[in-house]
Amino acid sequence: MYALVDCNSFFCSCEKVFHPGLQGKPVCVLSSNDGIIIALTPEAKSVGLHRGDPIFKVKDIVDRYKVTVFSNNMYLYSAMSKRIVSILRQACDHVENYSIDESFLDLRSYERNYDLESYMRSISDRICLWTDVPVSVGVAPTKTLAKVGSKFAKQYRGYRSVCVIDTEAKRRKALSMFDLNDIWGVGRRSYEKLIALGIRTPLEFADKSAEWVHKHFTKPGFQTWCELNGYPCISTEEVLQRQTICTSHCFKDMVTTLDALKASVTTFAGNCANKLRGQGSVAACVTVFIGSNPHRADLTQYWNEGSAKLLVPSSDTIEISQAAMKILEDIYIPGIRYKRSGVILSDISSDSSIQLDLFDPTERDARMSLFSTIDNMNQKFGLKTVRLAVEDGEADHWKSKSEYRSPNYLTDINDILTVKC
DNA sequence: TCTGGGGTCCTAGGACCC
DNA sequence: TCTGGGGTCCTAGGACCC
Repeated sequence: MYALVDCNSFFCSCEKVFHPGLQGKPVCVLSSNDGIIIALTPEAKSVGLHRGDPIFKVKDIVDRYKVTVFSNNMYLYSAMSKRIVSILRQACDHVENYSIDESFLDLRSYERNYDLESYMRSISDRICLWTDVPVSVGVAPTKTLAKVGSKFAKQYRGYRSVCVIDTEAKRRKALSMFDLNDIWGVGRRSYEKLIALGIRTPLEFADKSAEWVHKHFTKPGFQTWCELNGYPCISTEEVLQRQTICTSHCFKDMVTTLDALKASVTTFAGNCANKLRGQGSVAACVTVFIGSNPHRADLTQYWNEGSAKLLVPSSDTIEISQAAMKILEDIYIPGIRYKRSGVILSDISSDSSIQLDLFDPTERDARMSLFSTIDNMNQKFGLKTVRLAVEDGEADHWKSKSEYRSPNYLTDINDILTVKC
């Protein structure tokens, strides 16, 4: 059996931990640049807000129902996520940290000696007590069915946050009641296809023959079909190294100068290099992209990207930034009002087995120790305490908007909560 | 005026090899 | 008239996820 532990309205729950007055009130969290709603509580849904709504279009609802709005604060959410995962790791040997708010537990070695429902409920209670974040748990023979279970656990209070699908009758009942387009692995296209083929519920899909599934779908569709029938085919593995690392975002204002774009691209390159060093990797390919605002039909549109291979795979902020600057100069054209830029690192491998170059002029060991010192200082004294000067080369207007950001209560020494009693 | 930011896997088709 | 048969690797784009 597998369990899926899913945090309820995770980003909103994190904000509510530090704003206890918001219990039972409508709350939503915005995307970067305060653009659209990316997370919302059931109370916010009930007044007519949806995930994906541009905030400026629903301003009247937000005002009328006094919805509390937060800019997103990923440092805070990551720190909360780490705490929850560490509780799970204490309780289970095999935890796959699937996303910031979801983890799969492989319960195979617990089936014999534990009542899984009460065991998972005790874990869920502990997470709630220790972190104040409510979770929903699904337990089932496959990951796809465990996801179904967790949705039921979230939807119906009667489950007391744990829904177990462990019999054929429960599986059939759950699949007959579940929304087809909420099934993990069924996106918009497959949903439309299934509807066109006359399928209306997950159960009707699961009851089709293997031949029928092979005729209409390829590997991913077949896997979902197997999983719905209780045959696990998505294994539990911890992903240790990301294959691509990307940092990008929209600008608060439109940007026209090369200098401002340089400041943004260097910052993003540095950010990517940090993530890269954080997972003990190096990258061999740097990609930079820039673009105008596609929502402004009245302005000249432009989008371009360029890539460069590094002579030696690296996680060096300076080297990656320099490569990014060259690419940027190639793809930049004047006269465009830019709205976004980004940096992607790919061709990623472990930093323990780098193929060196005989004629490489860089002193790699010295640079590695420089950056490990910088990383330590930034960790101790705050992010960006030591940074490249070019990052400051321009005013702020390339940065993104975040007017409603809460403090970094858990990661910044200056933002630690003061309790008066 | 204002519309996110990350990721993964799979497939088909092209280019190339003998 | 008839024009092989077997591979690999890479890439772009699609579909999906949170």
